[in-house]
Amino acid sequence: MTGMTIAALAREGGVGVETVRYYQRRGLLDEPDRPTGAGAGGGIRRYGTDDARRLRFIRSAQAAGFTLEQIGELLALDATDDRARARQLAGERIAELDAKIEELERVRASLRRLAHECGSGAEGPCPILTAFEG
Amino acid sequence: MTGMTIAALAREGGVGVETVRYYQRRGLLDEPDRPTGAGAGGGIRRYGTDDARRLRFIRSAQAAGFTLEQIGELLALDATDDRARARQLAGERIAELDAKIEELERVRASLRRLAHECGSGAEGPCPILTAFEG
DNA sequence: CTTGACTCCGTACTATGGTACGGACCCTAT
DNA sequence: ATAGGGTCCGTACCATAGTACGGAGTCAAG
Repeated sequence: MTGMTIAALAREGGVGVETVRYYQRRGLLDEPDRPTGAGAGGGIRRYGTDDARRLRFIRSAQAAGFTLEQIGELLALDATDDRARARQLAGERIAELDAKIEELERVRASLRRLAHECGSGAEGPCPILTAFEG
Repeated sequence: MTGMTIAALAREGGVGVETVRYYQRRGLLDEPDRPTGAGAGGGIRRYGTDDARRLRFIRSAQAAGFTLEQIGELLALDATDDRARARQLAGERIAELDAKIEELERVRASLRRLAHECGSGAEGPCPILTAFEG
């Protein structure tokens, strides 16, 4: 019998079985037909290299900070090869990253300053705390 | 009758009434006693400048990226004025920020490169998409 | 032909930070 | 005194990305 079981696919992709099933529910991964074997239910689904590739795609795009919804669109683009839309999504994500990085840097700078002030002079209330009281 | 209603407190803090109630459930804000007025239920709670200050503290600390759980600890520190612990929490948060910023910068750099490659040569599949296939 | 591991499926639960709803109650102004 | 708006409270719901559970079915090996 060719193809992986869901556990093998999950192992391949470095995720749990439940996560694969979750991606299926989200429409990011196919649910192959169950082989029409015995009684009522049917048999066990088998997965191929296509599914493994798709799963790797999902994990990589996720590492780049795309949400599962955006990844759904990226997977659709992957089928149609719409470069303009892909560039647009990448551009939007870059803009989000720019904003987020700038915000975190601002927060980090002010926390560093407060921690430094708190470390030097020992009199009075802690500036880290009083900074939040304004 | 002195003191604000919950709506006034919420307005003061720039949050919704439901959010104030949520913070109360989380133990971040006090629930003042209901005045023992009429029949069964009692009257309407009143809030003072202490509550408003506490609410501002929460919002400021939140803007600095602390979780509500961490803010709970910060509020406790605010009462005891434990500078060492405050510095420790700030240090931990700075380390988290360092890691997060670095990660986002890495992702941004690779997305920028991919978007650039996708924009130049027009032959073959989009590199933004193929980059996720490995 | 039974045991044990795995699969399938629906459903419920986790964490985080809220937001919304409905009914009862309170309070103030007209 | 009655209409309205605000408050109180429990509970349920939102998004995001999973994780867990229980029961039934399936499959391969001993």
